[in-house]
Amino acid sequence: MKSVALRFNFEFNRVYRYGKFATGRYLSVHVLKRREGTTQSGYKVDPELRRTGFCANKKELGAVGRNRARRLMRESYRQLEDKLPTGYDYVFTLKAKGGIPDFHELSTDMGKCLSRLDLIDGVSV
RNA sequence: CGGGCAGGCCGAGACGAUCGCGGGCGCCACAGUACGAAAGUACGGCGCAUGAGGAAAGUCCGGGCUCCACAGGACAGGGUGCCGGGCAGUUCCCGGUGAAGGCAACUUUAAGGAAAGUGCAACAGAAAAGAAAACCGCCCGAAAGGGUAAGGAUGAAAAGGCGAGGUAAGAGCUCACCGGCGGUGUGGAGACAUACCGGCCUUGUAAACCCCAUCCGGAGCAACGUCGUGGAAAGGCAUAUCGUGGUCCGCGAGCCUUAGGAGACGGCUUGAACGUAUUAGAAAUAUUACGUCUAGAUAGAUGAUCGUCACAUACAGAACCCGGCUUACCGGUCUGCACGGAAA
RNA sequence: ACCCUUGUCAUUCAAAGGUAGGAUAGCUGACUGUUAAUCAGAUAAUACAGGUUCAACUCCUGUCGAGGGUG
Repeated sequence: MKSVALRFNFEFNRVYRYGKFATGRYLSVHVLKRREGTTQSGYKVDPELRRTGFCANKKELGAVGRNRARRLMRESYRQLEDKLPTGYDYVFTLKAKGGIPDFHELSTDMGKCLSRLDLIDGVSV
């Protein structure tokens, strides 16, 4: 087990406020390196863990569209997961203007964003 | 054949391969982590079957379930409103009656009471509600004035309609028919239908107040129940122990209880369930028999790639659970009916 | 997921069954050497769809949108 989901609003806010971000054509990525001893529900978070959150705007997409967006982003993340460093919190947000993109376009877009943040080698994507 | 009417069924397009996700069951402890001497257990590994809808939606009704409140009655407030049946129950469903629309099939219908009472009916119009009223008209009259509701004019609506008699002119003033009201008879379970008789009969609005009949306690799974570490809260115990201190009080630590914020677990899926047959019924529906188990997540599980077929793929995602209603929707398909045309 | 409130000119408030009305902003004209202020004028709205009524912003029903609350 390498990844676990972000749960609470303050965790997302922490990533948005203190983390770095990059914006692509279809999505934006926020990343924060967790400090030592970060807790979740009273328990210490394993520093070898990656934590992720996948977001979509409720005003632009219905429940079906949001599920679709999360699935596409989760699948893209799954293929890139082993190359990403551990101990970080990631938040991916889909920009739904103009509809939900194709999987391949979304996947390459995610790779570009992550390489721009120097978290991944841009060559392999 | 054409354009219609009504009803039913299906609907993440289907199949295969590789990787991946949720809960369930079985096996494993071989690999990794933790506790263990080990066995084993948790996170795990492997395998198997399984995994969103007809509307899951809107939250408009009705329930189940949970907590709170509760002697009994009345008022207030709110819902419903033709008749009969169905249902756990309903603002639902089925059948019927009346009314409106359509050539028809058929559709729509909050459809009790206006003679219990109150209100309102703008503008226009003589008059908008006590059988009241006279602007034009008609008649009588020299005039003043009177008679008159047929006709005109106003209006959404003008005091039953229409024809004949009658008259100075007219008028239910009289009569036939029609409409309405009341009574009686007949048919029907009833709403009602129909026949006869009667007197001559004051509009609309109750989705205005109201009257009559009938029903209704409140909140909602973020309900509610159990547990609740570190740190923080309240009360008590004991100073027997430790720290501070020469000693006591005190303070801190300690022990117990309460409460319970974060959080965890339960509630969480077998139910007025579904399928097939049978019997009763005009139908909704009900009875009986057999069979089936069919998501339970907790930031929220169905995706990606490739191949073949089809190529148009809509609306759209369970969140405590059911029964209805309403709304959104690419299409496919089946059944029945009426009208028009053609042919026989 | 559940519960509640609300919808009228571009903005902000009225009208509560009978001609949708102000104020601000914008437009046109007048006044002025010019602008402001002032005066006059026109434009502009009942979220949408049905129903009740002679007549609906108002009453009833259903959609759509906006806002808020509950861990």
